[in-house]
Amino acid sequence: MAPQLSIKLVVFSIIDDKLRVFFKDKNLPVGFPQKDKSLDNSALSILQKYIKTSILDDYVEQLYTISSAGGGKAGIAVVYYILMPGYSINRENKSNWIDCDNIGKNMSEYDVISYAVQRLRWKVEYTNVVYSLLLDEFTLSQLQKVYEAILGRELDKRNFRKKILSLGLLKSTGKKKKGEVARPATVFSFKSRKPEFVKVFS
Amino acid sequence: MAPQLSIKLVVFSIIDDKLRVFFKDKNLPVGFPQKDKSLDNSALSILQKYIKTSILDDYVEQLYTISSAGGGKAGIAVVYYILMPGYSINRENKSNWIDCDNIGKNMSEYDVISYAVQRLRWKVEYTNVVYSLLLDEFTLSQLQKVYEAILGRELDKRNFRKKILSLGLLKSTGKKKKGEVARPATVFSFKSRKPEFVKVFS
DNA sequence: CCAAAAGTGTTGCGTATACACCCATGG
DNA sequence: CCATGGGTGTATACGCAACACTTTTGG
Repeated sequence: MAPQLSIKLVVFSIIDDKLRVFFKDKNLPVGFPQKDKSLDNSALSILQKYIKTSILDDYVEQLYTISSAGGGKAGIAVVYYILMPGYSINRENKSNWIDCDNIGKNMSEYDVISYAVQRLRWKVEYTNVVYSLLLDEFTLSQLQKVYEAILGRELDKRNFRKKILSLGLLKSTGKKKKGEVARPATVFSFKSRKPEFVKVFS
Repeated sequence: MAPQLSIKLVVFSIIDDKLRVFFKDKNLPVGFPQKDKSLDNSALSILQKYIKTSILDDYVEQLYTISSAGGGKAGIAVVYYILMPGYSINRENKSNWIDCDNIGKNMSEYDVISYAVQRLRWKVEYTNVVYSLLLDEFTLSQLQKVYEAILGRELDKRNFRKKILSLGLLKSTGKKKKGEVARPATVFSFKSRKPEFVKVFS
């Protein structure tokens, strides 16, 4: 009897300036590999079953494969983590998104999520994949808040702008974000939305 | 029909100051998960089938799981990489250990090995797991050569010693390594041989 | 005494950090 | 005119890289 192989997803997004993970009925999304698809594509189609989104620009990466020698039959799960922009999510489903800071050690899947957060932190410090948590256009303050939510600490505005702009990853769209009771902010976008290695923070 | 799940190993060691990978009959070691064992332990027992070693202090980490939609039946392989000290290896089997610099793009498993080398580089830069490539006791020059073999570049002796000693990972054994026609070197060992995060190199 | 590897300090440079005020807009 | 968030510059500290000579040993 071959062990049952499943796919499990840790889906991250930034909503209301918090790093959140998607749960469905208190569980992470789970599914099975499909014969005619690669593992990565199977993960994507499981994602689509759980979360309706208009945008298909999410970042998908394997975390690891775990043999959960749990209760009944031996099971093996390939765990993925996925990044998607918060603004592309239906507001009605917001209660499914749990703030990572509120996931206690006694919650199921605590270990998996902690590890995923750790990997995510590393990823945003050493690559440009934050783009996958933002829509095409954004202000520097929005970008800074994304970093702060992931890293779990505040950043100095001036140093942040200096650093980010010096990396040359962004381009100004020329637009200004009006409509707020404040000075309008310059709107930026990423020059490239493909993963690259870049040292962003120490 | 559930897909067949296999385990594949990329075993690294430093022999003659070169980073090398173990091959058996031009293939990487392969095996299958065992029902009564975790994946990690299955990987370890496959390792023992291929390589007889007196020491069981190797570093084992999952690389990733790949669905090789290759020729016949769909197969899924969990790939591990393993680090073991060069001096614990039988000299007779040296021809099974291929210098990583000599693995061409057309060789089978080139992609897997490249990725494993990349992960290994990261790992030695940001953790203390080099210990797994060395025996308990070693000189600073030996340690430096291990780093040089993995990183693929030469390091300045003075800067290396300053950096490594400042990290506080090592302790002097008080011994001197005599027997060479040169000034005797201080013998060091790691304070801890458990994985920790430490920024070693930039 | 010679060859071989061990051991040892200083300086310059670039990057990271800390820090406070003025600006443009909508209400 | 006031509240809100956008935008800007400088001084200091720290870590990294470059670099050459003396010491100890075995043969």
